Amino acid sequence: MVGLHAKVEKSLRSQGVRYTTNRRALIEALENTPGPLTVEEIYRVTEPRIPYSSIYRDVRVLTDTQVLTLHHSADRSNRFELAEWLSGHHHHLVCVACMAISDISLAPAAEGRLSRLADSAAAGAGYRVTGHSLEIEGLCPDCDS
Amino acid sequence: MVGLHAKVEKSLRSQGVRYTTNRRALIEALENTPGPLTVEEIYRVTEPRIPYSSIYRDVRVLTDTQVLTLHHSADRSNRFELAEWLSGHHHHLVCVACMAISDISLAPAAEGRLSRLADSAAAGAGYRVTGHSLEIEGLCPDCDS
DNA sequence: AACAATTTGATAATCATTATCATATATTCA
DNA sequence: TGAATATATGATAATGATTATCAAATTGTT
Repeated sequence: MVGLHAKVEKSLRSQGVRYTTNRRALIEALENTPGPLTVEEIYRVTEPRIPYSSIYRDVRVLTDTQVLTLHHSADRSNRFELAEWLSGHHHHLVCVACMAISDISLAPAAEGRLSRLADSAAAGAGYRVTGHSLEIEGLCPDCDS
Repeated sequence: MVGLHAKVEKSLRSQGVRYTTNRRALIEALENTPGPLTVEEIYRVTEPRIPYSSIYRDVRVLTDTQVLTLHHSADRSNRFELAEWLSGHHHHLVCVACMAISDISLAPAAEGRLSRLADSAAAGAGYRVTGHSLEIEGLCPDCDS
């Protein structure tokens, strides 16, 4: 089993992009959280501090190189997370009260049903499906009590 | 069968908000398109022209009053659409090539499977589910040829 | 070591969005 | 109907998040 950083480095190298200390720190920050992070959250979590200009540049570079993906949350903020080829296919649980987002994986059987369902719905519209993503809204355990 | 505008007006009135000519024009613009629109697209589509300051204010008012909902597309733009209590429950098809978004409804049986699947996945995480939304990515008929 | 390429961080510029406010329009009620 | 009151409009300024710039630093290469 190859480690996350090795995978990222290999992918970046093949695209002529260096895997620097700053970029490694971003990946580590995202690796250690249950859901996507904003630029500001990355800024607060990394140690030592990385200037905003560098974080903005790096999340963009990492998104352009398919290492990260961008998500938008209901509070209108932009959040980044590891691309699925690094973190595994997953969906999102969004708390409608506190807006927290957490990753969730479906059981294989459920994932299979979801894929077939998406395929047949899209086929009706003439689309060739390349992926899907389910967002489940609800009250998280904290906000529900 | 009550018309769309009557529903919107009633809802807004009950919240002390007026259903003006500008706001009606926004609703009409959104009613006549297959997917969500950006502020700029609304600006171009409405006749006579409504200034940006008014469109921005109105989409915000209409979103705050639950008449519209905000969506984010992969090209990082914000798009507005009629809330589901006005347009009906639906999901989105996103073309990964041209970024167009169109609404899609699932067959009742498929929608039922999706709901159950979302419920049981979320239950495992202690969430109480209030809704769900599926985004299907693929190539639209135009981009696929 | 010398050279070339890329990255960094400070700062300035840009762009989408929101706030301000005087004027206009609609609603209420005496 | 006609004040009086409340809300909406549109021009403009202000804000905030993101991107661009560029000299200095770092990394990779001959």
